[in-house]
Amino acid sequence: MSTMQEVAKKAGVSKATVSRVLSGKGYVSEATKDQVYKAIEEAGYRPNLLARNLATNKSQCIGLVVTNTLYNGSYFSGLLSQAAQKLEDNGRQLILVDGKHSAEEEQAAIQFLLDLRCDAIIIYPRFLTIDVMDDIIEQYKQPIMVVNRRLRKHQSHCICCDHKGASFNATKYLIEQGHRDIAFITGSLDSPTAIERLSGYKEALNQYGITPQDSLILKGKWTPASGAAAIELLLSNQTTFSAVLASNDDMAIGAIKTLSQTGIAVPDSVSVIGFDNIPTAPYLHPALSSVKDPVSDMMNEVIDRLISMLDGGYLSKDNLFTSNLLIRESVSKGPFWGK
Amino acid sequence: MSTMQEVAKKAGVSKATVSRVLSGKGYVSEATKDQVYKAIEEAGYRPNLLARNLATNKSQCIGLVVTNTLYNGSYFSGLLSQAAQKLEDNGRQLILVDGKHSAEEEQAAIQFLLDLRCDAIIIYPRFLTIDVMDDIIEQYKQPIMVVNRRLRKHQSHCICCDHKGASFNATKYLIEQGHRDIAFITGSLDSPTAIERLSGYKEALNQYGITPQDSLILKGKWTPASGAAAIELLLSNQTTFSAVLASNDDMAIGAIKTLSQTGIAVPDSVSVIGFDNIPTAPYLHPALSSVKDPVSDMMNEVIDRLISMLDGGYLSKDNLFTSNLLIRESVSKGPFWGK
DNA sequence: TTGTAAGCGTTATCAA
DNA sequence: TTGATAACGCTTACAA
Repeated sequence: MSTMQEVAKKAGVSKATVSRVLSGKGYVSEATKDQVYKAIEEAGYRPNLLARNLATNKSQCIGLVVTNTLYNGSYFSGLLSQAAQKLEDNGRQLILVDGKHSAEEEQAAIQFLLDLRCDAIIIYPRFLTIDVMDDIIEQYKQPIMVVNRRLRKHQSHCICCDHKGASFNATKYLIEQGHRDIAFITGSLDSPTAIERLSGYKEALNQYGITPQDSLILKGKWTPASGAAAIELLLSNQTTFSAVLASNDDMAIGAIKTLSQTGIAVPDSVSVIGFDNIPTAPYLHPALSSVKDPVSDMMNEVIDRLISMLDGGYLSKDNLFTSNLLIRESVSKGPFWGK
Repeated sequence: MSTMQEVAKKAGVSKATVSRVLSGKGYVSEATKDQVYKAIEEAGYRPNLLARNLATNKSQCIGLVVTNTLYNGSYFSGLLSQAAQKLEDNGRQLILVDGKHSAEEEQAAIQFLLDLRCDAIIIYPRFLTIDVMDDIIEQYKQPIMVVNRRLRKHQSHCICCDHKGASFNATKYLIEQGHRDIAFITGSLDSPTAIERLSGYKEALNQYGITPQDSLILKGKWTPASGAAAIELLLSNQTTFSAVLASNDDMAIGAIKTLSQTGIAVPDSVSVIGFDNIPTAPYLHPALSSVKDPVSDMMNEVIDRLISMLDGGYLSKDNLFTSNLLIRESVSKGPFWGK
């Protein structure tokens, strides 16, 4: 692969001039410009991004850390391409790094991106605690944004949404439909999102004078299989229920599958609602209703802020994000299908 | 961020020694090692990967080019995380770049990875023609592998599978079940995979003395919506059919949705088979049967070859891949569900 | 076992 | 309008 030096030689100019032509900065006569372009063409020259990044101390890359349990599924894929597109429109590249299955690995992923000298980092955390993230943000000068967690110290560096409220509303909706025995399938309980959704459910029940029943609260793991297992448990215990609220669509799908196989009509005998509203949701099962999760909105917001910060020059971190936590209220119920 | 120089100073040694400690190459006494480690700790030092990559002319990164229409969906996501994991187990990172919606953009994606000095590149092409790819492979010294296309010149640089045969077998299966009016929903016809699947269908019909009917061949676009539209067209034309073979699961799902809404029982009145066997397939619809697509096997194979090449040292490109095209015969039919 | 110094391919600051 | 030349932070002969 030819270097800038070779191009310079071919064009009969210096490296510096070639660099100027390429960057468009500084004055270069039209004549030499032409020569340089011709030389570039001839040499099949391509700039070495590593060298450029090293020299400029910029990479034009934004890192994203996500655990693969999240991006390995229909939930995250749309988000990903949307984020990548948005960044590219701004002349940047998205680098995705797997946060894997532990806080340590999530941290390692962040470190890797830092080591790569990414211009900024977006974290969609799964295991990392708020305190650790607050520390990390303090430690590095690269802007780091956290999605879907409420940080304590650096509130301007995070964006999250009201999972509890969304869950509350979904439960309320079911109650208003006349349901009183509403089963709830939780997500993995080491996830704040799962906790918030559970508490929204409980709060709604309480508010309507219904005592939450332990027997109606099933521990799931976000997977269709765990949703199916939850329903099986319910049935084998002969617990009465007329509605199911699952903490995500995947579990709702698993739940519906088991119900259908057992000959229980959805939604005629049992109503099922999930969360996240994954893109294929409308096709997944005619009886699945879902509460939208605004991750894609959040991601857009994060990228906007990041870009305006990076492009905006030397804004101080603390002043940049004047708006507070972005809370979105987002319960959009899909229709019950198939009647 | 502190540099190696600073660490060296702190430890009272030279940069070179620090480098040796870090890389584990060359002799360093235990005593100085300890000092260096202490200094690293104290300084909170982290190596600058850009600088290292520039110096070594290696990035430990493997690039993957995929069009977002592919990775934005349940089809590719599993594959992605699997590939990333496999590479990481080998101390490498996967960089995913969007091939977008045209041959030019796919080429640009490849260029970007080349410019980043990725150690190797994997292309899952959508628009790029075989000839262009053959040219590119010739042009660069980085190993470039192509998945799901049969190259002309550099057969050792590609891995593909027998879509036609799989489609043939699926059609044959339906015929053997007694179906004669089998509708076929194609994928986008600018895709070789779509063409191959269509020709497998036709060939099977011909072999069993059934003349392919134009009215039974519907043009789809890989999306659930286009699958649904295809069935609507069929119904509005009052074309007779007792089975549907859709060129991928997404379209099959769309097809099933329309059939169900119209009150046509699947699979009692109409059998539906899709392709690709996406992970959620078993949960998508009880009546969906699917033919497995071996992409994940192919991807594994590609990575294995790439790694063995990169690690193996100075093997010449031409001699490395002694095995020929990897053709996998892979028709694993799921059971018809729900009876 | 360690240090010196020459790269790696750019950018960017000065002079000219 | 251009050319030297010093960074950028690391690796790696080659010497010592």
